[in-house]
Amino acid sequence: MTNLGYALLGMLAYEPRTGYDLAQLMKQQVGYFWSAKHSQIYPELTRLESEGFVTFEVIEQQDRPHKKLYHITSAGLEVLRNWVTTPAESTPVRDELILKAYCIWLADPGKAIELFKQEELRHRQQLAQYEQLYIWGEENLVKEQRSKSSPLFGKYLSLARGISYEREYAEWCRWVIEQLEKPDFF
Amino acid sequence: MTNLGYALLGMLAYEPRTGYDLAQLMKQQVGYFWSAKHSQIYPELTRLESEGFVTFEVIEQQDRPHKKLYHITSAGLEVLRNWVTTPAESTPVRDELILKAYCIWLADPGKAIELFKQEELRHRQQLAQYEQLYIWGEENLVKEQRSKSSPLFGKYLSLARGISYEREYAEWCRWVIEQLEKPDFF
DNA sequence: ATATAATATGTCAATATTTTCATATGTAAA
DNA sequence: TTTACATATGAAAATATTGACATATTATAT
Repeated sequence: MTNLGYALLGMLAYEPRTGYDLAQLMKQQVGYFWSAKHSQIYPELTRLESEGFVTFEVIEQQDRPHKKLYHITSAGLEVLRNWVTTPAESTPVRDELILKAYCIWLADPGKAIELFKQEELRHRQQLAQYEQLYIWGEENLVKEQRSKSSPLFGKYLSLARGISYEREYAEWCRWVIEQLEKPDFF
Repeated sequence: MTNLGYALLGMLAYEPRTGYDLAQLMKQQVGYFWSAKHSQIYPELTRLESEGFVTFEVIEQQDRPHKKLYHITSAGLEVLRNWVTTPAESTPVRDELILKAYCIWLADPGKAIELFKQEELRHRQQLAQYEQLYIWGEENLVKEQRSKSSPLFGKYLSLARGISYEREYAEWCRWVIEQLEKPDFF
């Protein structure tokens, strides 16, 4: 099993979804911890199906093209459950903006400030979006007595990380801008 | 030019290094923003050399095998400088631990606590290492009047991010453990 | 003596991931 | 009316990345 496979199973464990849904989810709601393009997702779903970890039903629609709704099977739940608490290998990080920060001494400070202002905005917007999702999720988790076996519990934990990640990132951008605005001697 | 190419040029802009040095650096000091294995680094250096962005000199050693010390060229500095302030495409994130958190509702809370305790430790250790590097770097940057065109400036900015990233990560792990230790009803 | 680790560079096969092309439906905008 | 966009799935080519194999030197530990 690949990490992408576990990621898809993890999302399908919440509720049945189509390949398109999964791709959208990765672009929006879970992008802070996993992402993949549709061209990688569709073949992976086919593979998961051939191994019996998911099944699908074709849904005909009037307005739109037909779709394949994927469900996780008990075999899929089983492998997912086994994987969840095994030690994670730290996935390598590649962050272009921090690499740019590392090289910023070569750049014109004015242009650098522009770059980091754009990035700060991007992360603040993402932060606001995650905060909305979080508020909604927390209310519902309380209704379920904060059960650790409720699917909402996983969303709650990971979303909390998405929020603190985006906040930390935005604040670092702001701090970088401050450093760039300071005069060399002070 | 690839992102890996820029990463290598960025590191070589600080000082000449061997492929081995660059691989070590990615494993340790710059791992929070870029990483690559030696099997990817050596061919990329060859490519950079063929395009005139780096040159190398062979250094014979008594104790150890010979090595190739790579230097960035003025052409290399030029492309790097142009790239630094162009908008960054957000590099996709893939974080296995957060994915596991997302699926944690399927797991035994006791096992989950173990997992997050290990991860918290890992990030606290990395944090301590980065903090040491930061203290050293900051002292030296002050000596250079906090010049924004000093190579230390880039290290300072990026290392600050490494530190806040690891701290935020460790604190999230701690918070997750607290959530897992809470009784379902309270 | 022998094994292991660190230094040092490289190739090659296997995976993982992205980009591009292809197709189809219906809606909204220019 | 043609263009763009959102929904929906898929194949194929091109890149990026990892893991395994290969080799050589010296120091250190067993």
